[in-house]
Amino acid sequence: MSTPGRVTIRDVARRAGVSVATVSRVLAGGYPVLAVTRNKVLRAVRELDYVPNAHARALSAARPGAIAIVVDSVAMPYYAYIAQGVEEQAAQEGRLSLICTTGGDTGRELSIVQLLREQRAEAVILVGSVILDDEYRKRMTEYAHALAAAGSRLVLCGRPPLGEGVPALVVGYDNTGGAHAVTAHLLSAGHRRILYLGLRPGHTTSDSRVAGYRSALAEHGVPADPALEVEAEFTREAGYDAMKRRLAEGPPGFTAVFAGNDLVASGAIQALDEHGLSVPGDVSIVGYDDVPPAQDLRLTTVHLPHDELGRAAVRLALGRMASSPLILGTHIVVRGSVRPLGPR
Amino acid sequence: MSTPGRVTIRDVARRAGVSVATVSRVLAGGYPVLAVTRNKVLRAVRELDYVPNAHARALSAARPGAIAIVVDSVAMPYYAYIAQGVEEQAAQEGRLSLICTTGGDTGRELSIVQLLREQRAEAVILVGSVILDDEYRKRMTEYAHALAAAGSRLVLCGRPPLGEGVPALVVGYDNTGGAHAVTAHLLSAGHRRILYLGLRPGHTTSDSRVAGYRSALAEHGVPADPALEVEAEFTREAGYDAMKRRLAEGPPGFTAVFAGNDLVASGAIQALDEHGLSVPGDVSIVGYDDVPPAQDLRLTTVHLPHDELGRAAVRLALGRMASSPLILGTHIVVRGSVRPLGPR
DNA sequence: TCCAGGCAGGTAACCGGTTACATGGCGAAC
DNA sequence: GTTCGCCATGTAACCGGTTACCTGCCTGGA
Repeated sequence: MSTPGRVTIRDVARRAGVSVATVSRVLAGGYPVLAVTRNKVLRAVRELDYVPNAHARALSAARPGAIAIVVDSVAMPYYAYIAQGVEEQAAQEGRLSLICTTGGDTGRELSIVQLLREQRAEAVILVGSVILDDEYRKRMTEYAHALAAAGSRLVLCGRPPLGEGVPALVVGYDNTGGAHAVTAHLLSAGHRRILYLGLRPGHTTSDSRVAGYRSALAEHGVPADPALEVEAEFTREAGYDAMKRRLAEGPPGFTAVFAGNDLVASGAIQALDEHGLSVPGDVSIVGYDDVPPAQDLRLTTVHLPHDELGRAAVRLALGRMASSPLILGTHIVVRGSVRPLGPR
Repeated sequence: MSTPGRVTIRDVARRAGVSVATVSRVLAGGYPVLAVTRNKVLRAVRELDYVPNAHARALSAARPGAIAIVVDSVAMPYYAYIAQGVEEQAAQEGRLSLICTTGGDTGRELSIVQLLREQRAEAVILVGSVILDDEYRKRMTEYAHALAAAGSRLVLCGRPPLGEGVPALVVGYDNTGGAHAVTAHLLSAGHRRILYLGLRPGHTTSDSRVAGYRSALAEHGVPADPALEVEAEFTREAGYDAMKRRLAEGPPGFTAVFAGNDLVASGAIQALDEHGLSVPGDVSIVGYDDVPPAQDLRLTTVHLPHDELGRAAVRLALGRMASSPLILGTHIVVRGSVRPLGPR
């Protein structure tokens, strides 16, 4: 009690009048020990407030490591939901799971990965879209090799594969398909001037959504118009600002909006509202992700199986599934934010 | 490479032709080593893909432990925001932080606490309101002593203190004050029949909000009416269901709603909407917490400094602040969900 | 020329567990 | 009455680092 945390297995052994091996056996269980001896040990443990040291334990006996998920921020529902899936599957597999946040800071990401591999985490799951440049490729390849050297598996979620020799598993969504479907939904409601809000060149998630958007337009014979593709980060604030700026430039010139994700949609709706344009009365809008704001805003959006993604990442990491890269399907959720356009 | 994660400091020493002590010194830094020797060591490290074992390291050298925050679910914005504050402050203090989720399961909570104390976490931060019964008190007291015995600090967030001899720090919000203020806001807008949606007897957070609600009514000479206090858990679904049921029973009998938190408000608004009642046209509503749905719903609510709570918890745990229990203030955020009632 | 002192680097004890192997005691079988 | 063998328990090596202490060498001053 005077020096907390300093009670060792030897103290317990001395107090109980047995050897350290016996104490260890009593605590581990599954080993024949006389009831009398067991009780002496357990009493000593209680009296001394003994807590085994996990580091010492991990050092000698190889036990399953933890499963860690690394995300930008847990305050973004997209990440939170995936983390939840990871937690559930990890618990089911008898593993402990941890969530680590980087705040989008590469330096922090690096020190977290460093620490996780020193901890010999069983798996490290990196989530989130990124700008796919050489620097990124190089960094991920280094992570992959370093983690592999430490005996940890690396799973990338929602990120493109790294290439042949790199030891990294991959799982993601079919962004192009979802974007195609939701754009087609707007087109079949009669919309032709559809604003894409969320352009981010080089950004993998956005790029694949844009690709889906463009291919749907092309299929319906609607020419792509660069003026209808507007840049915006995937946050509420960015959606608001971008829409605000756009509306300030002059008449909208669009009847519908495809927002890069639900947060962007949420910001855009507020901007439209402040400009006196109602949804879906004046402007139809669809989002992407199907995270909480979507429900409150009655937003038609693309549902992503976040939970499933997290679970799949864990199963991949533990070798329960073979196929990587694994692409999960999505589907549209129709709520009330799209209004059919009458024939002109 | 053949047996991953099995490269030890002795392998590196052998390869570099030096002793283990030298390798350790090179890696630790801050010790005079000839440049030639250092380079030999660093080359060997690179060639062998050596990763120091964090457990072995922690075993010999006492270094700062991690700071862990334990919450029900990271998918609830309330928890996510607090976790974010913890992360930020921990990073600032040069500590790693981890988020662990229990899914509201006491068994999982227990095994997480168990693991964290074995890991010798520097601090364990438990967040969230609870049913305050003897079983809970006993469990927390046990955690507190067990963690103290392992040398970890325990911080309770948004939970009542445990009593004198129990080694636990406490930080929370002034729920009663916030509830009083927001109820007074409705009263001064002319509302007299105010439904409280979120009763949960024994539940500490709800209880203190109800207390603030009742005291505000009393101050304005409005008699408390048990029929206006409705039970609901603090989720969107519960808010929806409770309001749905209430409306099915007959005419509302209230002109305003004080929802236990923003999620409940969000559910209630949907139920009102489906019943043909608009907000704030027909019914005024206020929430609590000021988490994301509040902004989209233009909800008048009570802002909680989640970020500050997380930061305060870390500072308390690290002994940077003395005062515990620490109560953080709150303030109303007026948006558009309350309509003044004209005189009848 | 000899010795003190400083510095790079090695040796080995130690952190706190787990577990292979050794030991002693006792009952069963001969 | 031996001997065999099993069972409960003890002894000590080991996991992979850190670090106190020691050694050997080189330099500088008397």
